[in-house]
Amino acid sequence: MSEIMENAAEQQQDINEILKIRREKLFELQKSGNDPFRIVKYDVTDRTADIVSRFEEYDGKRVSVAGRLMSKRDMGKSAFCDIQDRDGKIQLYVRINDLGEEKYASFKKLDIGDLLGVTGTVFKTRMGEISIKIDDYVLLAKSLRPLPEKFHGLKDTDTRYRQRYLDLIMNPEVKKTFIIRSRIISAIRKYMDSHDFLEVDTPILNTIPGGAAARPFITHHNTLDIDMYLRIAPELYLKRLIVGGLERVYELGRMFRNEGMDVKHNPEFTMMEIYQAYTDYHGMMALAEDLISTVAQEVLGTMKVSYQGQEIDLTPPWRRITMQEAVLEYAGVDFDKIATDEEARAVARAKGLELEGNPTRGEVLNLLFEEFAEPNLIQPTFVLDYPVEISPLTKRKPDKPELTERFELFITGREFGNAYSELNDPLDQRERFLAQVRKREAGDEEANMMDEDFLIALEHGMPPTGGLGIGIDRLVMLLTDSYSIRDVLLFPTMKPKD
RNA sequence: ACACCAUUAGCUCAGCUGGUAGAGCACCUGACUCUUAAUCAGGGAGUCCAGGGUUCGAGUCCCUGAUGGUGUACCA
Repeated sequence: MSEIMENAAEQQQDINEILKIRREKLFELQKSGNDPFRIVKYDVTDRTADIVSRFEEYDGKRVSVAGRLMSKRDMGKSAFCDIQDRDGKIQLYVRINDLGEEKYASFKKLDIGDLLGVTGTVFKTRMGEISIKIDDYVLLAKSLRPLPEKFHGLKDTDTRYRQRYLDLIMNPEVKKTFIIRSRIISAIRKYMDSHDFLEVDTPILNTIPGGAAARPFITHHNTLDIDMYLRIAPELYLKRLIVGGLERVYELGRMFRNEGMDVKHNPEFTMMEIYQAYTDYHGMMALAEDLISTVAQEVLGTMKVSYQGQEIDLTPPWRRITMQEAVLEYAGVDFDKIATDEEARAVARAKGLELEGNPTRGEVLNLLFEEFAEPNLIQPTFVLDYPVEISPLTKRKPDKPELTERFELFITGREFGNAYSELNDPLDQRERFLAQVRKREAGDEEANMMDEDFLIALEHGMPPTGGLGIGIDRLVMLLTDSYSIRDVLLFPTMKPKD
């Protein structure tokens, strides 16, 4: 007996009966020279989903499929089982006459959860179930632990997130969600590539985290002996690439923000940012609605989706409204009649808002928007023209310098995208950074840091550029009708369990 | 950060005003060659999340903590 097997045998002392029995079955196989873990490959000819969906082609054909044994209905000298592979399952019909006595006896010892390769003939049972009548099988891996229950599946959210593989095995709709996630991301890349954008990778380890208002994660580089930050946004790097003449770039990747967690936020999440030279935020609006509606059509076959009981129509064109119009419509406050910060604050207090610090007119406008308008923006809506105070990287509107050429996209009352006519005036950009630095010194940990290197890049000249960021996880939530961001992340961030 | 809820067999869950822990599935043994939540007979299986307290006695009551969920707050 090998050392490994001896150690494993010793460990059996204090383990549960079911685990003990399964380990013993494995040892028996190993002793008789049938160690499943020595098998390195199996020639799969077909997938269960294809056999089931195109039965006419497969009827009577010999096939080899591989997958996990999910259930057994043993009737003595014959048995029915279900085997599950990548995107489906199929019934196996096993008879002692077809398999032979010895092989049939070993088949009966298999456990639910074992991984098998089977060969046989496709047919339909008297009850109409598409099945494979097998005449050979190979145990490809032994499962030493029982699966969750077949009927109720796995429900416990803690186990589902920590042991996602069990969730994927037991809950087909979970698997489907992650397949759709993958297809959405493929469709996005295909769209971007076909529109002449270049996919790029910029640093995740930053020395100055920038491009968004958020607290970063801090880490340390040993050799350089400096603290570094995980990126909160790729924006400032991507704009350097626009300066460098790449003209159309995008990056789709993981961002990290050291903030609260809830149904819409995970500390690491996926975002796409797009920069296109020689266009502005109107160009980004056209791109956003075309991209998202095209992806929905391609992945789901429709632009009309249902999210948590709400019908959402992604068919372009989408509604466009300025922030000021939205505040007038939903809060009943007309900012044309408000000139000063004091007036704005008084109006906000009259609407029942509690104000911290001394927000400016523009900040109050945003507060009223978030409080009264945002939750009402169920159908896709572009909200235009944000106050300059909260938009440090955005061009001002030529006719209204207190506002910027910025929009955010709202669907189901949630933010899905954020876009600007990018600020390319290096002198104005320096002033905006300085204003951020002052906020930072006043205790705002989310305010931007000064980035001299970025300013030098802008001083070399950046063309007028449109930029757009889209939250990929939220888009996947919308298109898969998922309530929580954790349901679209394979491994959501979890606290260690003691 | 705060509030509420949950945590009992591998899984899904019962367990009443405190009295020595239960079911179904899964597992083991046996029967059964078209079943499909297969069926039938028998059997084994527990750190009742952890730690304190009250009590003759705690899964149950009280306190503290852990993890998860939801909501609010904070926040892109």
